[in-house]
Amino acid sequence: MQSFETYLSGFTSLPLASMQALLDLFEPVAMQKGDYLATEGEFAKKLAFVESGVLRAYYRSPKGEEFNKIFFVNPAIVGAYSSLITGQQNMINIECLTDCALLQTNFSRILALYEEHPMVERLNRVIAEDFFVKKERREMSLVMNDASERYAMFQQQYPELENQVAQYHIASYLGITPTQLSRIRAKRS
Amino acid sequence: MQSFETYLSGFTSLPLASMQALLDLFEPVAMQKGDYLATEGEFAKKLAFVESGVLRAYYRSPKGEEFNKIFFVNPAIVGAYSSLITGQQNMINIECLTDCALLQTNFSRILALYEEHPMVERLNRVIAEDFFVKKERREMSLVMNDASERYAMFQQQYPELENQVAQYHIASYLGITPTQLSRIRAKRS
DNA sequence: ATTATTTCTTTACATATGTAAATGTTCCGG
DNA sequence: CCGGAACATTTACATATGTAAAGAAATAAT
Repeated sequence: MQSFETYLSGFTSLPLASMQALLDLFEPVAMQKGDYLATEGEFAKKLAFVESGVLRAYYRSPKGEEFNKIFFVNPAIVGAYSSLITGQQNMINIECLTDCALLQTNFSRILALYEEHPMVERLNRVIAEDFFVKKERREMSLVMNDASERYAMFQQQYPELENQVAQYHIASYLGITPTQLSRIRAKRS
Repeated sequence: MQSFETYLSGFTSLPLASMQALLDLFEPVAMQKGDYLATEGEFAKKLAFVESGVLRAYYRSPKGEEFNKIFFVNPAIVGAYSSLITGQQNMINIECLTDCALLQTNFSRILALYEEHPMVERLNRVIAEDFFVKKERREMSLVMNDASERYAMFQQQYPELENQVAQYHIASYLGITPTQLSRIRAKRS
């Protein structure tokens, strides 16, 4: 497992005091399979780091169909990011697919550090940009690659995940039905 | 046409001096159909506001196929955003599909305003967040809606565009072939 | 262990979309 | 005005994917 501190250090270097002040905001939380970190309609408050376990973020269409948007595994920051930064109503759901160990805080507590620790604000900006770039990549792959190629990319990106979550969750992430995923898998042997 | 100043004011209010300092950075540029504002491989520098005309941003796959990512019409900010903020090599191309009137600047000149005009930095953050949220919406629609629905959404979002750009550009934006777009259009009558 | 439930695969058929080629249309330069 | 080039539509066929239902396999509950 990669530690939160190591993960953060990968983005930009922080003064020791700032790093400590930031880490102090987070407390360990044990969540169970099926628990939610965020649900649509509310105003998001929590931000967390994934130490272990698997979570998924998903949209729901007006007809009630679920569409998996992304999976979270260590090391990753998880939260209803759009809602946190805009203050608007949250549109995504974040659910634990396994028992999870998180480090969690209230996003507003991070904002409160900006005055005293400007480098925390910079870290936040860098992370936001990283999110943006990753989102752009996913958008590209949704448009340029067919389901079979996206499946191969998924396997590369989340090597361990295939054995830990239901096939239909992976299918939903790929934008296809479980039936079609089965066919793609069958063709691979 | 919506003015740049009005457009910016919609995001967050700026002190008069800061707004003026920001606006002063931009100079009018007339571009012709076929001109490029950004090309893949380079390190992006320019940021611009669209006063009139139409531009497209597109990716290119390894095989050379083009995939339209987004169109820009007044009022909109246009630029190779990911490359500008990360300083990494640019991956998208931005081409004028018609003659265009832009207000253009070097992105680094905006960064240089941050010290003296902190509200300009905040404006930038708000704009970045807006980009993020819009990208999330597009990602949702790519996953949740079929081509016919996306076509209807396109018509709503860009009411004037259908008569101004080639059908195959619209098809590429929708993620389908011109053939399929023709069929969808035919079914509508 | 045995059953019940959930998940996965398979099958058959329907639909959406792609490819390639032919045909129509529009638009622009001479 | 004409002729060519770019663009749009249509056609025929191939492929990818969806839907629905059945069967198989894995997992959980008793």
